[in-house]
Amino acid sequence: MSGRTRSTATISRVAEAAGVSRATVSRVMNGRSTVAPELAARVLAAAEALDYAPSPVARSLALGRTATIALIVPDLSNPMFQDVLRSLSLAAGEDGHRLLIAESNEHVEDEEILAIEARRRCDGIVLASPRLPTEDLRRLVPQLAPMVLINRKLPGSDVPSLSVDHGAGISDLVSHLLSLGHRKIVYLAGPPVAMSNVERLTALRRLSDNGRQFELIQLACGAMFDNGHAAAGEVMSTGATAVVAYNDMVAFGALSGLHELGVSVPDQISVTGFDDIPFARFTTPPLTTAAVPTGTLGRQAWEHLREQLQGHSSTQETDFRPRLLVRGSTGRTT
Amino acid sequence: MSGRTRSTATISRVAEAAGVSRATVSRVMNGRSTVAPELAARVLAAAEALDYAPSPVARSLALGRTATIALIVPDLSNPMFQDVLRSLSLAAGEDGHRLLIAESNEHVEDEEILAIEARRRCDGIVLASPRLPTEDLRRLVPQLAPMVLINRKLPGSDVPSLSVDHGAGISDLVSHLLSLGHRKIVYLAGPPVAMSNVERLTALRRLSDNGRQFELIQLACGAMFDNGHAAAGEVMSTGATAVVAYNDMVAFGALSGLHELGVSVPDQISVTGFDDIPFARFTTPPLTTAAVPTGTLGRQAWEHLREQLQGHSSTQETDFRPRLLVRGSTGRTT
DNA sequence: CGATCGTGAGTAACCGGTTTCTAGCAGGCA
DNA sequence: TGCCTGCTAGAAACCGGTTACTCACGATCG
Repeated sequence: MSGRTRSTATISRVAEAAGVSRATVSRVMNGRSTVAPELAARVLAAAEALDYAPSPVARSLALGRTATIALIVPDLSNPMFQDVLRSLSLAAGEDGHRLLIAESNEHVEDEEILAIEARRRCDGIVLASPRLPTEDLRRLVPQLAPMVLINRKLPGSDVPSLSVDHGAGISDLVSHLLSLGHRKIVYLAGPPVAMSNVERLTALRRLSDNGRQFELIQLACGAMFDNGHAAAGEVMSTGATAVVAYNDMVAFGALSGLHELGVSVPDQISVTGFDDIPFARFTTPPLTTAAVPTGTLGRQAWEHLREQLQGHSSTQETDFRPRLLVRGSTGRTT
Repeated sequence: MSGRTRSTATISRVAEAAGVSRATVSRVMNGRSTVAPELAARVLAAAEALDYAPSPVARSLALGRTATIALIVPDLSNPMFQDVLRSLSLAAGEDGHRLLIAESNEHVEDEEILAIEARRRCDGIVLASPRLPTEDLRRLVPQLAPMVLINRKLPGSDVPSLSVDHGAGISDLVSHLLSLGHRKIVYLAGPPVAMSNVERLTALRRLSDNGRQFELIQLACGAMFDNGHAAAGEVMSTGATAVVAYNDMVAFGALSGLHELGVSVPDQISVTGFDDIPFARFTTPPLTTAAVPTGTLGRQAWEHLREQLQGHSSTQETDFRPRLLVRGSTGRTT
């Protein structure tokens, strides 16, 4: 079928049809300076007739650039990475670049190969929350550059890094709770290995120790809905008046578990999350949380990458302060 | 910096280092049959020393294939497409293929260019819920093939198509509601232009007209949380005992709106969704819904694409029956 | 009017691989 | 010993573009 135009036209065929050299066709297709209008018209007519479009692969080889970038994420089911993906794709797309995506599935040992492999097919790479040990990451920089890191710093390197200031987010949440009169707060901890958990916990401890304005109780929990759900009973037995959950999912679980226990939120206990995933607005009651600016992360990642692609070395460590979103899940203590 | 190994090794450099021809290096790198063990070892040693890996771009040009496929989606923020993306990426990745992703942002006129552009950089394409008019789509088949359609049929073409059987899903939901004694059901309709809305509505009408077992009331609504939320009052004024929402988001909104009105679900009214997006399990009460097998869609899309890439033409129209998930949002009518 | 300059277009090298074709060499057989 | 066969490895063409270099031509200037 479609035997005619099939096996797409090449630049040689167009050159032949227009009676010019391949060089001239190339010049015309790229809007290059100097081609006589009459010739250019003939070339364009021939290209049109043959339904010709230059092969991106061949151009990539000749030009040494692919107009493509790659994003490596640990887990595509995480709403945070989905948002980054979306905004990165949008920003890069506006500048005519495609997005290649690879997921490591939280498999640390695949991350390196995946990144190298992906990087070789494109012009730059964004690593979102890489789990790779610092020394490995540092060793990879020459192979992967130009690159941008999200939620990971690499001190001493010249790799731009965009991170969330977890400490500031926690601080805002705690201030909010303190202003509502809470003096005994439970932290539902995330996975101990997660960097973000460590930072959130550290910030909480510092706030509790320094100000001595509230008592901090830490409960091992997890990162998922079910973990938060299961923790509801234990939370109540502490006698705390507020819960700071590791993230929104855990907070959802807690809300659900508390609801089943007949505990009213925020009347009897207040609950906060972290991340502001899309559904945080939609729980009952809507969740007070610290909004991680995922859209900004993706957009800025592209900005930094573009800088590097244009030769301007762009080194910078940026910390984004989450935005406190007060919703219905927090209230004044009785 | 890194001035030594910079500007990655080429096959020529390796050939030179090993004292052989480029052809021989190529044969060794591809594990080709006939190279004397002694030579092969020398080549491998040289490759190792120079940290050489063949350029994917150059290979793509020479071989005429890129080991990459593309996915075009209308909206990356839709959980359904996120799941398809995830499973497609996983399945293709297992067979050594990368995934290029492009989002049309529900902009129909961009869809065609986006698809053609993406297709030229890779070996095949998956179109998820394309909004393109049928004639346009049909015209594009030769340019885009090999391709696979998700949630869209193209009768008369030889393009494999994977769709959700909305009618069957609705039928299961209605049967469930009927078995609980409901006889007056409100449908919160989605966007009139959405194919899935048309199919769901058609199925509802057919069921209502044929069996005469229940009364169907249709309310214009939308596809988002807020639409469902806003419709709660109107729903109650109909006196219906059950709500079939266009999708899970609308159902969430309805749950939330009903909660605010002090209406108890499922005691006073039952609510069902459609899709089983990840958070459907986590609402209060958890949502009874029809689960669209997004994972299967992505995986099968790759299977069909792979078939075509291997030359076996794989034409087929498959309808996936959603799975009824009975949760807490539906109950016996009083 | 001749030398110079600027301009437009073609030639050929290059990007980094793969693969067909061919030549050389060793071994087997008559 | 001579010829045919089979295998290995190199030469060269090819994938489809881009671009440095070159050359011919007409215009400008002295």
